[in-house]
Amino acid sequence: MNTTTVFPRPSVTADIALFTIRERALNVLLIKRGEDPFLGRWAVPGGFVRPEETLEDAALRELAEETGVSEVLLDQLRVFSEPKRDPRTWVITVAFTALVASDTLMLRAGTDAADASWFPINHLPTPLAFDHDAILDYAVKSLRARLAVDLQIAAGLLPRRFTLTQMQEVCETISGTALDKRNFRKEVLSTGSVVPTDEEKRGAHRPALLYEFAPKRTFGG
Amino acid sequence: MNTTTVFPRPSVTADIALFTIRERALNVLLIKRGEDPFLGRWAVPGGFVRPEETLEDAALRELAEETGVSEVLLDQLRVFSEPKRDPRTWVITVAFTALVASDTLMLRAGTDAADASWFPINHLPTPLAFDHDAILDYAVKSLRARLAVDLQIAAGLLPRRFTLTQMQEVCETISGTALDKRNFRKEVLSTGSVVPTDEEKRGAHRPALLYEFAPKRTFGG
DNA sequence: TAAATAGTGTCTATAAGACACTATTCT
DNA sequence: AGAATAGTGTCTTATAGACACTATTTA
Repeated sequence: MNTTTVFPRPSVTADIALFTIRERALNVLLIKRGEDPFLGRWAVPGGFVRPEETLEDAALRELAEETGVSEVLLDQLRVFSEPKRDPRTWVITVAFTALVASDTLMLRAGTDAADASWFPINHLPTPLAFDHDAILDYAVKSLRARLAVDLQIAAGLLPRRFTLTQMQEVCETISGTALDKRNFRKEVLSTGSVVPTDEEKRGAHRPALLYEFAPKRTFGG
Repeated sequence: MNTTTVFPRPSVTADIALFTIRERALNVLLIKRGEDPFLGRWAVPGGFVRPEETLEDAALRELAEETGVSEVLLDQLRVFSEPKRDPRTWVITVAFTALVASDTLMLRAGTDAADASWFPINHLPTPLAFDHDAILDYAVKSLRARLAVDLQIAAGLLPRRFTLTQMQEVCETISGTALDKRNFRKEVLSTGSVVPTDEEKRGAHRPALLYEFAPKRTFGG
């Protein structure tokens, strides 16, 4: 490594694929660009990282600024660094996925975004700005792969307390397959990571017990 | 997003945790720093990304420059972006893991590295430069986790053709557990991703059939 | 013929998957 | 009483793990 000064520096952004479940479909939040390049096209929220913060900080800050969403579960996906991914200049982006429960969302278009809206991932307003089609494609595959390994991923898409039927619907929506009710419950409860509460959800039918996730452990960080 | 120009830009590096198996232990390649900061400390190879390349390109180029190694299997780990991780200035790094077969390596200290050497991961010359202790810790955990899911990860640490005993030793070394020979062979061969060749390895004992990996598929990229 | 490593099968225990009815509440 | 959703167990099949001996080559 030589000294820093002789090397050109890229701009670095954090981009966030924010997912939720709406009407039994996996949805992603997009923002209509209010400026060039790609004026008028839809893009995932994101923005430039600042010298005093990490990229995770930047992702959370941009999400809050552009969408008003703050209670999210963030995961770093990977870096997208094709030199020409931004037509103007050299911009490297670090992509994140973020999950929110459908009932905790309150959208708010930020000052630098013309509009913000949810789109089912099967009905995206393609082509998106920059390489965001590729970012979303990667994000969805990654989300499915992680859910297949660990049902606890669904935690991010559920309210703090939820019924097992709600959790099953989330898992079915993401994986795109129907699950057996008894086997699903057996599996979820056997791990001990989902525990019953003393609360129930009532409706015009038999009340359902509410469950919540036991504190979580992940590797690394 | 506002225009690019008003935002300060970080330097961006690619750092590579290059692993191999030596004497039945997982080893990582380190380079002794020939300049400040951390002059004289050991660090993983890496360097600044250039405007005309991706970070994967940069990782491969730096590996080749600093170590002479070129036939590697690269995986993006994650970004390390603590603002103070480099004491001089703002440097974000994208960490990679890379795997090489122990017989394909030919080390060569680069012009900007005083020395290059393999270290067993249990005997690292800590503290390493920058946050490289944390990077290696993360890299090792990630490698173990990926191997537990997919034995094919071992491909990167084996020569093109190998005996099943060699492959078993690699898996045992990384996971740190002893494996049953018959069960291991049953599992490896059942997937169809490891196939026999018509070649064998001879010694002062019964010859062993050589195997190779069938072409690989990964998600995303 | 001894030393060294390769190669091979069965049995058991556990996990995963298919499958259908009863229970409770509200209107 | 009917509509709506919650909740519950068994059997079968597939997978994973424990376990020990024979085979082939070279020196």
